[in-house]
Amino acid sequence: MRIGQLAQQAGVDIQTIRFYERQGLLPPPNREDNGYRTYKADHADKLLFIRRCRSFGMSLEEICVLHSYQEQPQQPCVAVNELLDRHIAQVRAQIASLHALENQLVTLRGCCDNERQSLDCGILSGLLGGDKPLS
Amino acid sequence: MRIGQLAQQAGVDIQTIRFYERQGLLPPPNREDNGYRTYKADHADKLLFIRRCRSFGMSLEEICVLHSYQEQPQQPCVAVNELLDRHIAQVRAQIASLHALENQLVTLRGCCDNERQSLDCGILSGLLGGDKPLS
DNA sequence: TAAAAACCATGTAGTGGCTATAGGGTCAAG
DNA sequence: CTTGACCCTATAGCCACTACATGGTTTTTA
Repeated sequence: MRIGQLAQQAGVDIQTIRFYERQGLLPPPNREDNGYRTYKADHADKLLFIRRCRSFGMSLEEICVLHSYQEQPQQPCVAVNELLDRHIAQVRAQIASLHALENQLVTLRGCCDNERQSLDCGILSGLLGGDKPLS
Repeated sequence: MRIGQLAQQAGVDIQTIRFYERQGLLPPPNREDNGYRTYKADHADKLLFIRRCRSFGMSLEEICVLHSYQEQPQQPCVAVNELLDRHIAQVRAQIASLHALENQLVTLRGCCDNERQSLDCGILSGLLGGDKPLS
């Protein structure tokens, strides 16, 4: 299988595959005589694994770590659980800070009723001096 | 006021100030004979405005736009309101997608009880093949 | 007064996770 | 024999900074 086929199969840009290879996430495949990369099912699996992890918002580094766990099938998988727990905690922290941000933005939005001149706009003045200190 | 003072006052890195200048967010200040930048209160205000907007998660481009509204005090401020509304919508969309992600992650986390070998880890196999298609 | 520390300048590269572009080589069909 | 589809490498761009290299200037201290 050549790179274009693999890309289409996985729903990924060709460049992305080469990028993953450069980053060490995908092992370098064999080459045809003309230099074209040739992939096997193994590569497709690994690529899907990466994309699946990415869809979970994991960084390439986290994926590397997970991948290394895969390659040690005898080891206990506590580490995998911990990585995931950390990741979940991260996501929850993000949600919390976005909620706080949302509240601040809504408050700020309440400072203007849409029918003024910029000069009197409560939003712009809220952004300027801040009667109410934020964060 | 020199750049270091301004930076300390605003709680910003010196490099960041120069960066904002290069990006056109801060007007180029006067220079002393030795080439050092000298700032006035005006600059400090603008810098704080930028930081305040940034703390609201606005992009530098959005800040540029807001800034241009500031400079037209006679114009109606509907545009400011709209920009903010769009921004709030963005934040809410982010929160929603993070919530969905959280659910998926928690489900995935439930696939392993911490006491297996990597080989049998439900998380790793969930990431590999996906009995349950996601997103 | 001289050395040391603190400040300032520019320019460049790195972060993450791609995406896009430039400038080629290879291969099959019409 | 030309067109088009595919492949290759290398490089730059995105965002908002941050850090580093290298060198000049000012201020403080011994």
